[in-house]
Amino acid sequence: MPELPEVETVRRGLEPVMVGARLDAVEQRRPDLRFPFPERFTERLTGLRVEALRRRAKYLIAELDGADVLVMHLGMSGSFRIEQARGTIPVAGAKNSQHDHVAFDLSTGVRIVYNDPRRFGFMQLIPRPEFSAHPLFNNIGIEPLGDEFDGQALAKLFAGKTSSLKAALLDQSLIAGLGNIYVCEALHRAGLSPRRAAASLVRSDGSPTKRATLLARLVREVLEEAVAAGGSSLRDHRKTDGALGYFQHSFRVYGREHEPCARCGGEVGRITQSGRATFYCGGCQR
DNA sequence: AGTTGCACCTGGCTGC
DNA sequence: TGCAGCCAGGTGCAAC
Repeated sequence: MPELPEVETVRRGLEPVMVGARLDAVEQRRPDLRFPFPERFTERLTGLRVEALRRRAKYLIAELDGADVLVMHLGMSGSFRIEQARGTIPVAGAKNSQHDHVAFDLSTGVRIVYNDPRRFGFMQLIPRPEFSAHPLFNNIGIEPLGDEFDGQALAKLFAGKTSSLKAALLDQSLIAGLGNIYVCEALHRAGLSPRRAAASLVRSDGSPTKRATLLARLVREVLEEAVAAGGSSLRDHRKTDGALGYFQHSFRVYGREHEPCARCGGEVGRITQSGRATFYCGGCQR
């Protein structure tokens, strides 16, 4: 599921429910997801109040009034659902509940359930002082929706890079939060081939080419549109309230192999780059 | 050092 | 209808 827009959508769904509430009980139904849960996970959380829910890259970060910060990653198939009091399970339903791995019972009577069939997600507790030095966060790139992200920033990141544009945009240590879908979409909007070398957007004096500036603008644009649409969702992804997102209907190349390109009428193709599918139009992406 | 490939796990879809 | 094979939004780490 979840690239930056989906994680942001989840954050916005959970924030009004969780912030200000206390974690009256935490249920952990298995010892691990992608990684083992932290030692004494439930005990360390129980009784704490959620002070803020932030996002960095594809991580959700719950600030608590205790020693630790709760970091959550949705992996490929993680989702949250919000249940009202009295244990009703309205939307996502029983079919999938074998993959409910964590539940937070809030002081407001609301229950937040984390479901993750593939278990590529994880939860970590990081002592507050160690947070920014933690391996999860000490090598993470620039936020593509932040003020500093522009052609100049892109040029600085891509200078000297021999890897492809596709690989460079996916590299979380350069830009944080882009995934396979939005990289394909942004490159199509910018008319840039995913195979082009990342450094080809940098002039010899280190300044950005026009294409670098354009790409930065269009990365931001596609992410903003997706966030505004409530994130996209494919297959098993559901928003926190269980409703499906709509941006998936707006994909211009992703998942559209053999379909005509909306811009030039050429055929959308599919190649494999570093083991992942890349969708692009050879007609107008150069 | 930088870059690439694979493993992790389950479910859904396709094609026989 | 059944089932084998393939594919999936992410990331860490091993191997070039």
